[in-house]
Amino acid sequence: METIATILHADLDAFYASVEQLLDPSLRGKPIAVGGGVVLAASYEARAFGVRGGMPGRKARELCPQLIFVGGNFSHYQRLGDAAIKVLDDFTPVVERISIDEAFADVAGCTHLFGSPREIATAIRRRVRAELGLPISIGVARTKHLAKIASQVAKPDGLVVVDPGTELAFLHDLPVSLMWGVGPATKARLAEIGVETIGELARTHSGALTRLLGPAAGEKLAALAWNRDPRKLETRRRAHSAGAQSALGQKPAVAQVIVPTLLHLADRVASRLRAKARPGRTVTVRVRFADLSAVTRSITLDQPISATTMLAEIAGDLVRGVLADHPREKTISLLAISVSHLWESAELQLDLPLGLADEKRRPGSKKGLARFGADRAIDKIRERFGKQAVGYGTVALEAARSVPDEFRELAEKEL
DNA sequence: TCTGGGGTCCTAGGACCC
DNA sequence: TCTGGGGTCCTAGGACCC
Repeated sequence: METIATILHADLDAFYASVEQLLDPSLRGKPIAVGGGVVLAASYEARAFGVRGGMPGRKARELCPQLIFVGGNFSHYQRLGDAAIKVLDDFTPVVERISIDEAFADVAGCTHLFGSPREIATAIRRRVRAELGLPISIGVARTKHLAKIASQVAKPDGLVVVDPGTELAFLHDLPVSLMWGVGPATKARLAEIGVETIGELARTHSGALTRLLGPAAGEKLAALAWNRDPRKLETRRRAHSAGAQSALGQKPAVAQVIVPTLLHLADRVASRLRAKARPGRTVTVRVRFADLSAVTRSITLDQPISATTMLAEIAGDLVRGVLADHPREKTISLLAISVSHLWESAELQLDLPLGLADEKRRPGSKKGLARFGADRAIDKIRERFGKQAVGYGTVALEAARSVPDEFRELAEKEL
């Protein structure tokens, strides 16, 4: 049976940094970092000095004294990321977007219109460069996993097509760290048994792999190492959870810190849930202590919720439980709230019932309806006047936020 | 010198039901 | 009554990805 490689993985190169260099030509060819306290993205010129995303700004400056920090034109990131995906959409409806700057596309159904996968990939790269001014790398292969690896190999600004006959020859010389699912921990474990390339992984006895990584991960990695990847593109998948977190520096674990922070986080999460009518049943909190160790607590309710104050109260109960179990911890460095088990209802706007869930959970409380009304009022004002128009203003989050809200929103997944 | 923020998936043990 | 097996849900933690 003859098969050809039709899966494309397209990935914009150093995306935020490239956008900044596009908008300000004086930055081109120079080492730049988007962000300030934390490096959100680094240009290739900066990466040559070892600067990486997620790195503290101070460390980045040490590595690269001439590094230029730029503020971040967040609305342009969203616009240009969307525009690049739209170019893919012009060729095929089978597009799975992974993030703001990355997507898979299957062109099996459109080669009769636009030519071979290689020709389509070339055309996509040319259009993104000509119309948007951005470099984009593309990998083409028979499987998602291999296409993704090919695009990594193609960077920066390249195209790599892996023909079916050459798959294992291409794959087996590469380091295991390029594989999807192999991070620092797995890489270190594999190194313990002398496995550093994908080929060495492929030749490793499955029993040894299972002992090392567990049955699921072991079998999955073994399959990927032989380019057996059964995953199809998923064009429309819904989010399974929504959350928000806030790094606090080093703060005392007291109500004056915890309550307003949780209210702020609950507001961020619950307003998103309400906007898409996707309340959720499971509430999870995460508390990180001074030494960066972290603990989670969760509870699954009978009814889904999306009311801000209800969520904040449940989160508060959970956090108090964590602190009660760790009485020696007096300082916290991060709080997070996440809601999962999201309601799958296709309804666009439920008018009432979400507030009523509160009543069910806490019989006798008469606050459910009133809270629902308050949420609705805030949502409506924000719809008309913007997010900053109204909120939980008592939130004394002087927290000079290390990451601007606009950046948070870019990372949010569509619910 | 202690890395931000938004997500997904897997594991393992316990509860509970059939 | 005791024992075994399978399935599902919940919780906590870990690893990973962008």
